Amino acid sequence: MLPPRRPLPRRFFARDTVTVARELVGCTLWAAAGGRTCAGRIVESEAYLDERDPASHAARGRTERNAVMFGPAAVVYVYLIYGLHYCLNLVTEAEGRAGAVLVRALEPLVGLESMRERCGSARDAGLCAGPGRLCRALGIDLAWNGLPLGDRTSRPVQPDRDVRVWVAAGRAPARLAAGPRVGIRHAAARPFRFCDADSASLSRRPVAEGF
DNA sequence: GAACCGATTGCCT
DNA sequence: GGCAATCGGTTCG
Repeated sequence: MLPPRRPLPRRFFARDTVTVARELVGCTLWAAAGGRTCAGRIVESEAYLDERDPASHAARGRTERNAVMFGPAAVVYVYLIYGLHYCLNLVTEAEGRAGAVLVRALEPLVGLESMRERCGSARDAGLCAGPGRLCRALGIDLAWNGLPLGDRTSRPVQPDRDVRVWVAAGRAPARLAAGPRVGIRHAAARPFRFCDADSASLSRRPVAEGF
C-alpha cells in the first residue's frame, strides 16, 4: 500500500520550528529527480532556530548560504557539510524570521531501487539513516536549495534535469522521543531532536537520558 | 590571507 | 574508537 502523497499546505510549515520538527516525524517525504520518484517516512528531525539558537546557521544573521532560512516557509534549504555531504532542511516560521528543520533520517518506502543505485551497499533500512545518506539516496544536492515544496512546483535545475520535493501526511509514531541534537557543541542541552523511538532507520539510537 | 572547524560518513585498527 | 576526506564560513592576525 502506497503512502499518502498529497502535499501538506504551506501553513503547516509557517509555524514554530520546534512544533513543526516534532510533527514532521511520521510524515512522508517525497523527492523526484531525473524522472525517478522516491519516498520515505521521516523518523528523525531537528529544529534550528534564529538568533536565539547558537547552533543554528542563522545564529549570526543572514548570509549568502543561509538566506533561504529567512524566507517564506515550505522551501528547501540545502547546504554542503564537511565539504562532501549535503543536508536537507525544510524552512519554517513566518517570512523574515529564520527557522528550519533538518531531516535526519527516513524509513525507505518508495523507489528503493533508485536509492540502492545511488548509495551502493547498505541494508535497506539504512539507506536514508543520516542527513548525508538521505540526500545521497534521494539525489539531493545544492541545486535543490531554495526549491519550494510541492508536487507541481518543479524547477528545471539543469536543461535535462527536473526536480521536485514535498511532504505528505503519514503514520504518527507510537513512541516519539526527544533529546539533544546530534553533533553540535553550542546549546547542546536543548531537546530539539525528535525521532520515532521504534524505528530501525535512525542515524543513531536515542540516548537514554532525556527520553 | 591563514588557520580552524563544522547540523557527516566510511574505512581503518 | 580513531581519523581522513574536502570546502566554505568564521575568526584572528
